[in-house]
Amino acid sequence: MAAQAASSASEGGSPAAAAAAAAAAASSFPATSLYVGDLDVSVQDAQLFDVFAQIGGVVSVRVCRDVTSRKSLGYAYVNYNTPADAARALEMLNFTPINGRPIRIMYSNRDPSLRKSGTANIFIKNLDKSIDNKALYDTFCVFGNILSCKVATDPAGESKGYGFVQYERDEAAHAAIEKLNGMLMNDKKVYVGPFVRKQERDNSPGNVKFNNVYVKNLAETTTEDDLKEIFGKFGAITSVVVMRDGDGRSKCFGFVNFESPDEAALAVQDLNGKKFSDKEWYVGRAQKKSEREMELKEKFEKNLQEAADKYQNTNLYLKNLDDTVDDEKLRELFAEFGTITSCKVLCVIQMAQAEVLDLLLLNPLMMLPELLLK
DNA sequence: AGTGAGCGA
Repeated sequence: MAAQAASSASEGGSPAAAAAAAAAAASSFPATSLYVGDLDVSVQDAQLFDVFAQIGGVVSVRVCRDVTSRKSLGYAYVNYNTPADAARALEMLNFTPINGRPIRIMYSNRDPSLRKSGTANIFIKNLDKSIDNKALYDTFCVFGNILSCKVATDPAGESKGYGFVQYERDEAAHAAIEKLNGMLMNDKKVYVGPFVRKQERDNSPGNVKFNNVYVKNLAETTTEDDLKEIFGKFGAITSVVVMRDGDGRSKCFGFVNFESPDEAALAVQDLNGKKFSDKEWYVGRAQKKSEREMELKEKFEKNLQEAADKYQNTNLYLKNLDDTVDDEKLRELFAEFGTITSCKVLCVIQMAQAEVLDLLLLNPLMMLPELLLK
């Protein structure tokens, strides 16, 4: 099947190659440049070259890496001499495992708008375990040009029974949903529907009921009466407050409690992102203090982990320094060993806990010495 | 039941 597709592609006749070439022409990127994603971090340029050079004349191969840690970012670019070779590589090598992990190939497209729009992106569940990437691709490609497609798998490579297909065009996605939702695939009735991010699903109207609305980025002059007037048109309000400091100055956020959750939801939907007195309001469901703290903690831990990964093995921690050692002296001492990206002698600072939390959210690395001591 | 990741450092 793949071989047949490849031979017709080399004659320039395969539907996928034609569609890809059309896509390339439409968005003016060369159809010789491939994006290769889902790479195992151990995959290197040379190995990738060996795989792709089997198909045709490879101009260049590059695994993208983090600037500081040089760790693989899990994707690469492969450039071919001719669009025909690139099309053939896409058809023949897509989903080929390298170092145990199936690669995912797409045409390179520097414009991220199609990818992030999530339009024409569909979700498939209740897939039989025997359905792999290729089978999914073959089933769904009849509706239009596929940009990206994959069956979710566990680390061992076993199907998790669901997957994703992103088409180039909305029409293709609609047709696939229309024709395949509820159909049998390998004797299992599959669900095919639009892809909806988990977060958007959780927040979908009616999913979570709430009465209390949080509003931030208020102008300093905005009062409870202003909020009453603006929020009041969505329904009956039981309480409204603008939070203030000891001197009565607005902290520029507040809460509006509605009698009905439906009206609270309406207010959020309508007012979030609107501008008042030149300030763009954030309006959303009010979280409990514990919820908010949990969210901040997760955010912080994620930032910290990212920073730690990025600077893994590049950051030195020195202690027991003499008082006379300053930034300059440290830099002189270490300069001969390589390029120094930053160099700092720290002192002990006492701060309120809330301020520390804010600071750390911005700059997780500040925390590292403390964490190491724990 | 389970709703990714993602573009040339």
